[in-house]
Amino acid sequence: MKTESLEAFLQTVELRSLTKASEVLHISQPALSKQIRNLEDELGTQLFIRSTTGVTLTATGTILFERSKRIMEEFNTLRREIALQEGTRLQLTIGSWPSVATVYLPTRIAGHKQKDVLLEYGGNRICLQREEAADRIRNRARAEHPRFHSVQSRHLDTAEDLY
Amino acid sequence: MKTESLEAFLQTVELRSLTKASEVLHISQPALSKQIRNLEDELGTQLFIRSTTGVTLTATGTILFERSKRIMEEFNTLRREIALQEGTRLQLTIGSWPSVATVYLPTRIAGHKQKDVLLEYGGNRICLQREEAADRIRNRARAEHPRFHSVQSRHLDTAEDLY
DNA sequence: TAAAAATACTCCATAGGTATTTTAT
DNA sequence: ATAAAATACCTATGGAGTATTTTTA
Repeated sequence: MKTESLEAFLQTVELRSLTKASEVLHISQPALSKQIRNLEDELGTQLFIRSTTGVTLTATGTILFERSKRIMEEFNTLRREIALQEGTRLQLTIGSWPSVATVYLPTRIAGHKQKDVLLEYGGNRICLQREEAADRIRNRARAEHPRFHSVQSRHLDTAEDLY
Repeated sequence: MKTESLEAFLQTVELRSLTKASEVLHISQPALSKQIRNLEDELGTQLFIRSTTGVTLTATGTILFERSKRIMEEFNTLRREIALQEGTRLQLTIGSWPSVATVYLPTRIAGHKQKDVLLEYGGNRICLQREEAADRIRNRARAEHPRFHSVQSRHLDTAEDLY
Protein backbone atom coordinates (compact mmCIF):
# COMPACT_ATOMS: atom_id res chain seq x y z
CA MET A 1 0.00 0.00 0.00
CA LYS A 2 1.29 3.42 -0.96
CA THR A 3 1.31 6.26 1.52
CA GLU A 4 0.50 8.51 -1.44
CA SER A 5 -2.80 6.69 -1.86
CA LEU A 6 -3.65 7.27 1.77
CA GLU A 7 -2.87 10.97 1.36
CA ALA A 8 -5.03 10.98 -1.76
CA PHE A 9 -7.82 9.35 0.22
CA LEU A 10 -7.59 11.97 2.98
CA GLN A 11 -7.64 14.78 0.44
CA THR A 12 -10.65 13.25 -1.29
CA VAL A 13 -12.53 13.05 1.99
CA GLU A 14 -11.82 16.70 2.72
CA LEU A 15 -13.04 17.83 -0.69
CA ARG A 16 -15.84 15.25 -1.02
CA SER A 17 -14.98 14.94 -4.69
CA LEU A 18 -12.57 12.92 -6.80
CA THR A 19 -12.42 15.61 -9.47
CA LYS A 20 -11.55 18.40 -7.04
CA ALA A 21 -9.08 16.26 -5.14
CA SER A 22 -7.37 15.15 -8.34
CA GLU A 23 -6.72 18.79 -9.19
CA VAL A 24 -5.17 19.52 -5.83
CA LEU A 25 -3.11 16.32 -6.04
CA HIS A 26 -1.96 17.09 -9.59
CA ILE A 27 -3.10 13.80 -11.02
CA SER A 28 -5.96 13.05 -13.41
CA GLN A 29 -9.41 12.17 -12.16
CA PRO A 30 -9.27 8.61 -13.54
CA ALA A 31 -5.87 8.10 -11.90
CA LEU A 32 -7.28 9.13 -8.52
CA SER A 33 -10.38 7.04 -9.12
CA LYS A 34 -8.16 4.02 -9.64
CA GLN A 35 -6.02 4.83 -6.60
CA ILE A 36 -9.08 4.91 -4.38
CA ARG A 37 -10.40 1.70 -5.85
CA ASN A 38 -7.05 0.01 -5.27
CA LEU A 39 -7.17 1.19 -1.68
CA GLU A 40 -10.65 -0.28 -1.35
CA ASP A 41 -9.43 -3.53 -2.88
CA GLU A 42 -6.43 -3.72 -0.60
CA LEU A 43 -8.55 -3.12 2.48
CA GLY A 44 -11.34 -5.29 1.15
CA THR A 45 -13.95 -2.69 1.87
CA GLN A 46 -15.86 0.14 0.28
CA LEU A 47 -14.70 3.53 1.50
CA PHE A 48 -16.91 5.90 -0.47
CA ILE A 49 -20.44 6.06 -1.74
CA ARG A 50 -20.19 7.52 -5.23
CA SER A 51 -22.75 9.83 -6.74
CA THR A 52 -22.84 12.37 -9.52
CA THR A 53 -22.53 15.12 -6.95
CA GLY A 54 -19.35 13.72 -5.41
CA VAL A 55 -18.41 11.09 -2.85
CA THR A 56 -19.31 10.51 0.78
CA LEU A 57 -17.68 8.25 3.33
CA THR A 58 -19.06 4.87 4.29
CA ALA A 59 -18.94 3.81 7.95
CA THR A 60 -15.66 1.98 7.36
CA GLY A 61 -14.36 4.92 5.37
CA THR A 62 -15.00 7.18 8.33
CA ILE A 63 -12.99 4.89 10.60
CA LEU A 64 -10.12 4.85 8.12
CA PHE A 65 -10.26 8.61 7.73
CA GLU A 66 -10.06 9.46 11.39
CA ARG A 67 -7.45 6.91 12.32
CA SER A 68 -5.23 7.14 9.25
CA LYS A 69 -5.27 10.92 9.38
CA ARG A 70 -3.56 10.79 12.76
CA ILE A 71 -1.20 8.06 11.62
CA MET A 72 -0.21 9.95 8.49
CA GLU A 73 0.40 13.08 10.51
CA GLU A 74 2.72 11.12 12.80
CA PHE A 75 4.47 9.65 9.81
CA ASN A 76 4.88 12.96 8.03
CA THR A 77 6.32 14.47 11.19
CA LEU A 78 8.82 11.62 11.24
CA ARG A 79 9.73 12.23 7.61
CA ARG A 80 10.21 15.91 8.27
CA GLU A 81 12.43 15.21 11.26
CA ILE A 82 14.55 12.82 9.24
CA ALA A 83 14.85 15.41 6.48
CA LEU A 84 16.01 17.97 9.03
CA GLN A 85 18.49 15.48 10.47
CA GLU A 86 20.23 15.54 7.11
CA GLY A 87 21.73 18.98 7.04
CA THR A 88 22.97 18.82 3.50
CA ARG A 89 20.37 19.92 1.04
CA LEU A 90 20.77 20.89 -2.57
CA GLN A 91 18.98 23.64 -4.34
CA LEU A 92 18.12 24.11 -7.98
CA THR A 93 17.41 27.76 -8.49
CA ILE A 94 14.99 28.62 -11.23
CA GLY A 95 14.87 32.18 -12.44
CA SER A 96 11.66 33.52 -13.89
CA TRP A 97 9.50 36.60 -14.34
CA PRO A 98 7.37 37.48 -11.33
CA SER A 99 4.06 36.42 -12.84
CA VAL A 100 5.46 32.99 -13.65
CA ALA A 101 7.13 32.66 -10.28
CA THR A 102 4.03 33.50 -8.30
CA VAL A 103 1.34 31.85 -10.39
CA TYR A 104 2.60 28.98 -12.50
CA LEU A 105 5.76 27.80 -10.81
CA PRO A 106 4.33 26.56 -7.51
CA THR A 107 1.81 24.18 -9.04
CA ARG A 108 4.25 23.19 -11.77
CA ILE A 109 6.77 22.15 -9.19
CA ALA A 110 4.22 20.42 -7.00
CA GLY A 111 2.99 18.52 -10.01
CA HIS A 112 6.46 17.43 -10.92
CA LYS A 113 6.62 14.39 -8.70
CA GLN A 114 10.19 13.19 -8.65
CA LYS A 115 11.01 11.02 -5.72
CA ASP A 116 14.15 12.96 -4.95
CA VAL A 117 12.49 16.33 -5.01
CA LEU A 118 11.33 17.69 -1.71
CA LEU A 119 7.94 19.09 -2.54
CA GLU A 120 8.46 22.17 -0.51
CA TYR A 121 8.32 25.27 -2.58
CA GLY A 122 9.77 28.49 -1.24
CA GLY A 123 10.67 31.42 -3.43
CA ASN A 124 11.88 29.89 -6.66
CA ARG A 125 13.83 26.94 -5.32
CA ILE A 126 13.35 23.22 -5.42
CA CYS A 127 15.10 21.40 -2.63
CA LEU A 128 16.84 18.15 -3.50
CA GLN A 129 17.89 15.58 -0.98
CA ARG A 130 21.10 14.19 -2.34
CA GLU A 131 23.84 15.08 -4.77
CA GLU A 132 23.33 11.96 -6.90
CA ALA A 133 19.64 12.75 -7.10
CA ALA A 134 20.40 16.21 -8.43
CA ASP A 135 22.72 14.70 -11.02
CA ARG A 136 20.17 12.17 -12.11
CA ILE A 137 17.50 14.82 -12.48
CA ARG A 138 19.79 17.11 -14.40
CA ASN A 139 20.94 14.37 -16.77
CA ARG A 140 17.44 13.13 -17.45
CA ALA A 141 16.13 16.62 -17.92
CA ARG A 142 18.93 17.36 -20.36
CA ALA A 143 18.24 14.26 -22.40
CA GLU A 144 14.52 14.84 -22.59
CA HIS A 145 14.15 18.57 -22.51
CA PRO A 146 17.05 20.51 -24.02
CA ARG A 147 15.67 23.77 -22.70
CA PHE A 148 15.60 22.49 -19.15
CA HIS A 149 19.32 22.25 -18.60
CA SER A 150 19.68 25.92 -18.05
CA VAL A 151 17.33 26.10 -15.11
CA GLN A 152 20.22 26.86 -12.87
CA SER A 153 20.24 30.50 -13.90
CA ARG A 154 18.18 31.11 -16.96
CA HIS A 155 15.12 33.31 -17.04
CA LEU A 156 11.93 31.78 -18.27
CA ASP A 157 9.24 33.55 -20.22
CA THR A 158 6.46 31.12 -19.68
CA ALA A 159 5.78 28.35 -17.26
CA GLU A 160 5.92 25.89 -20.14
CA ASP A 161 9.66 26.38 -20.32
CA LEU A 162 9.95 24.86 -16.89
CA TYR A 163 9.29 21.38 -18.09
CA MET B 1 6.32 5.18 -0.34
CA LYS B 2 5.11 1.62 0.13
CA THR B 3 4.15 0.32 3.54
CA GLU B 4 5.63 -3.01 2.39
CA SER B 5 9.05 -1.36 2.14
CA LEU B 6 8.74 -0.06 5.67
CA GLU B 7 7.85 -3.54 6.89
CA ALA B 8 10.82 -4.87 4.94
CA PHE B 9 13.03 -2.27 6.62
CA LEU B 10 11.80 -3.26 10.08
CA GLN B 11 12.41 -6.92 9.34
CA THR B 12 15.89 -6.16 8.07
CA VAL B 13 16.72 -4.27 11.23
CA GLU B 14 15.57 -7.18 13.37
CA LEU B 15 17.68 -9.69 11.47
CA ARG B 16 20.62 -7.35 10.78
CA SER B 17 20.93 -8.90 7.34
CA LEU B 18 19.39 -8.34 3.91
CA THR B 19 19.86 -11.97 2.95
CA LYS B 20 18.11 -13.33 6.04
CA ALA B 21 15.34 -10.75 5.86
CA SER B 22 14.74 -11.46 2.19
CA GLU B 23 14.12 -15.11 3.03
CA VAL B 24 11.59 -14.26 5.72
CA LEU B 25 9.93 -11.74 3.41
CA HIS B 26 9.83 -14.21 0.52
CA ILE B 27 11.57 -11.92 -1.92
CA SER B 28 15.04 -12.17 -3.42
CA GLN B 29 18.03 -10.52 -1.81
CA PRO B 30 18.54 -8.06 -4.71
CA ALA B 31 14.86 -7.11 -4.57
CA LEU B 32 15.13 -6.29 -0.88
CA SER B 33 18.39 -4.48 -1.48
CA LYS B 34 16.64 -2.26 -4.00
CA GLN B 35 13.64 -1.71 -1.73
CA ILE B 36 15.90 -0.47 1.04
CA ARG B 37 17.81 1.74 -1.33
CA ASN B 38 14.57 3.22 -2.66
CA LEU B 39 13.54 3.89 0.92
CA GLU B 40 16.85 5.64 1.51
CA ASP B 41 16.39 7.65 -1.68
CA GLU B 42 12.86 8.66 -0.76
CA LEU B 43 13.93 9.77 2.69
CA GLY B 44 17.15 11.27 1.35
CA THR B 45 19.24 9.56 3.98
CA GLN B 46 21.33 6.49 4.59
CA LEU B 47 19.60 4.00 6.87
CA PHE B 48 22.13 1.16 7.02
CA ILE B 49 25.86 0.72 7.08
CA ARG B 50 26.56 -2.25 4.82
CA SER B 51 29.27 -4.78 5.44
CA THR B 52 30.02 -8.35 4.42
CA THR B 53 28.74 -9.52 7.79
CA GLY B 54 25.38 -7.83 7.42
CA VAL B 55 23.91 -4.39 8.00
CA THR B 56 23.74 -2.06 10.99
CA LEU B 57 21.59 1.00 11.53
CA THR B 58 22.85 4.54 11.10
CA ALA B 59 21.72 7.19 13.58
CA THR B 60 18.92 8.23 11.26
CA GLY B 61 18.06 4.60 10.65
CA THR B 62 17.62 4.10 14.38
CA ILE B 63 15.20 7.01 14.56
CA LEU B 64 13.21 5.62 11.66
CA PHE B 65 13.18 2.17 13.19
CA GLU B 66 11.85 3.14 16.57
CA ARG B 67 9.28 5.61 15.36
CA SER B 68 8.06 3.77 12.27
CA LYS B 69 7.76 0.54 14.20
CA ARG B 70 5.13 2.10 16.42
CA ILE B 71 3.44 3.78 13.49
CA MET B 72 3.26 0.54 11.51
CA GLU B 73 1.84 -1.27 14.50
CA GLU B 74 -0.88 1.35 14.77
CA PHE B 75 -1.57 1.08 11.08
CA ASN B 76 -1.70 -2.70 11.07
CA THR B 77 -4.11 -2.62 13.98
CA LEU B 78 -6.29 -0.28 11.94
CA ARG B 79 -6.15 -2.62 8.94
CA ARG B 80 -7.09 -5.56 11.10
CA GLU B 81 -10.04 -3.70 12.58
CA ILE B 82 -11.27 -2.71 9.15
CA ALA B 83 -10.94 -6.32 8.00
CA LEU B 84 -13.00 -7.44 10.99
CA GLN B 85 -15.60 -4.76 10.26
CA GLU B 86 -16.24 -6.53 6.97
CA GLY B 87 -17.94 -9.74 8.02
CA THR B 88 -18.01 -11.26 4.56
CA ARG B 89 -14.89 -13.18 3.78
CA LEU B 90 -14.25 -15.78 1.11
CA GLN B 91 -12.24 -18.90 1.47
CA LEU B 92 -10.36 -20.96 -1.03
CA THR B 93 -9.84 -24.37 0.45
CA ILE B 94 -6.76 -26.25 -0.63
CA GLY B 95 -6.61 -29.94 0.05
CA SER B 96 -3.21 -31.54 0.56
CA TRP B 97 -1.30 -34.27 2.36
CA PRO B 98 -0.32 -33.41 5.94
CA SER B 99 3.38 -32.91 5.21
CA VAL B 100 2.58 -30.44 2.48
CA ALA B 101 -0.02 -28.65 4.58
CA THR B 102 2.22 -28.21 7.57
CA VAL B 103 5.56 -27.57 5.91
CA TYR B 104 5.32 -26.17 2.40
CA LEU B 105 1.91 -24.57 2.20
CA PRO B 106 2.31 -21.81 4.80
CA THR B 107 5.41 -20.29 3.23
CA ARG B 108 4.05 -20.86 -0.27
CA ILE B 109 0.95 -18.92 0.56
CA ALA B 110 2.82 -16.19 2.36
CA GLY B 111 5.09 -15.85 -0.64
CA HIS B 112 2.17 -15.57 -2.99
CA LYS B 113 1.57 -11.88 -2.61
CA GLN B 114 -1.71 -11.06 -4.22
CA LYS B 115 -3.27 -7.86 -3.04
CA ASP B 116 -6.64 -9.44 -2.51
CA VAL B 117 -5.34 -12.33 -0.47
CA LEU B 118 -5.37 -11.88 3.25
CA LEU B 119 -2.02 -13.21 4.27
CA GLU B 120 -3.40 -15.04 7.23
CA TYR B 121 -2.92 -18.74 7.00
CA GLY B 122 -4.96 -21.01 9.16
CA GLY B 123 -5.34 -24.73 8.46
CA ASN B 124 -5.38 -25.04 4.69
CA ARG B 125 -7.38 -21.98 3.81
CA ILE B 126 -6.55 -18.72 2.16
CA CYS B 127 -8.93 -15.93 3.09
CA LEU B 128 -10.02 -13.59 0.32
CA GLN B 129 -11.57 -10.24 0.86
CA ARG B 130 -14.10 -9.93 -1.93
CA GLU B 131 -15.99 -12.03 -4.40
CA GLU B 132 -14.57 -10.20 -7.45
CA ALA B 133 -11.08 -10.72 -6.09
CA ALA B 134 -11.64 -14.43 -5.88
CA ASP B 135 -12.90 -14.46 -9.46
CA ARG B 136 -9.93 -12.50 -10.70
CA ILE B 137 -7.52 -14.82 -8.95
CA ARG B 138 -9.27 -17.92 -10.22
CA ASN B 139 -9.41 -16.66 -13.80
CA ARG B 140 -5.82 -15.60 -13.84
CA ALA B 141 -4.66 -18.78 -12.19
CA ARG B 142 -6.62 -20.79 -14.77
CA ALA B 143 -5.06 -18.93 -17.65
CA GLU B 144 -1.54 -19.23 -16.36
CA HIS B 145 -1.50 -22.45 -14.40
CA PRO B 146 -3.95 -25.09 -15.63
CA ARG B 147 -3.33 -27.22 -12.58
CA PHE B 148 -4.28 -24.43 -10.23
CA HIS B 149 -7.97 -24.30 -11.04
CA SER B 150 -8.75 -27.31 -9.01
CA VAL B 151 -7.52 -25.92 -5.73
CA GLN B 152 -11.04 -25.78 -4.50
CA SER B 153 -11.05 -29.44 -3.59
CA ARG B 154 -8.19 -31.31 -5.20
CA HIS B 155 -5.48 -33.06 -3.26
CA LEU B 156 -1.95 -32.02 -3.97
CA ASP B 157 1.01 -34.31 -3.81
CA THR B 158 3.72 -31.71 -3.68
CA ALA B 159 3.84 -28.06 -2.84
CA GLU B 160 4.85 -27.36 -6.44
CA ASP B 161 1.34 -28.20 -7.54
CA LEU B 162 0.08 -25.25 -5.62
CA TYR B 163 1.47 -22.72 -8.00
C1' DT C 1 38.34 -17.10 0.37
C1' DA C 2 33.77 -17.17 1.70
C1' DA C 3 29.52 -14.76 2.47
C1' DA C 4 27.06 -10.62 2.17
C1' DA C 5 25.57 -6.87 -0.56
C1' DA C 6 25.52 -4.54 -5.02
C1' DT C 7 24.98 -4.43 -9.96
C1' DA C 8 23.27 -5.67 -14.61
C1' DC C 9 19.78 -7.26 -17.21
C1' DT C 10 15.07 -8.78 -18.31
C1' DC C 11 10.19 -9.08 -17.62
C1' DC C 12 5.77 -7.95 -16.09
C1' DA C 13 2.50 -5.42 -13.13
C1' DT C 14 0.93 -1.30 -11.95
C1' DA C 15 0.24 3.76 -12.02
C1' DG C 16 -0.61 7.47 -14.76
C1' DG C 17 -2.37 9.72 -18.90
C1' DT C 18 -6.19 10.80 -22.64
C1' DA C 19 -10.51 9.84 -24.60
C1' DT C 20 -14.87 8.21 -23.85
C1' DT C 21 -18.95 6.29 -21.60
C1' DT C 22 -22.11 5.76 -17.83
C1' DT C 23 -25.15 7.54 -14.44
C1' DA C 24 -27.78 10.14 -11.36
C1' DT C 25 -29.77 14.79 -10.51
C1' DA D 1 -28.46 18.42 -19.87
C1' DT D 2 -24.90 18.47 -16.98
C1' DA D 3 -21.39 17.21 -14.04
C1' DA D 4 -19.15 13.59 -11.61
C1' DA D 5 -17.25 9.10 -11.60
C1' DA D 6 -16.11 4.91 -14.16
C1' DT D 7 -14.18 2.49 -18.01
C1' DA D 8 -11.10 1.46 -21.94
C1' DC D 9 -6.94 1.70 -23.71
C1' DC D 10 -2.02 2.95 -24.04
C1' DT D 11 2.56 3.99 -22.26
C1' DA D 12 6.17 4.08 -19.08
C1' DT D 13 8.04 3.44 -14.64
C1' DG D 14 9.19 0.47 -11.04
C1' DG D 15 9.57 -3.80 -8.67
C1' DA D 16 10.77 -8.59 -8.87
C1' DG D 17 13.51 -12.22 -10.63
C1' DT D 18 18.22 -14.63 -12.17
C1' DA D 19 22.97 -14.34 -12.95
C1' DT D 20 27.01 -12.15 -11.82
C1' DT D 21 30.38 -9.06 -9.70
C1' DT D 22 32.31 -6.50 -5.90
C1' DT D 23 33.92 -6.13 -1.30
C1' DT D 24 35.80 -6.97 3.25
C1' DA D 25 36.27 -9.71 7.53
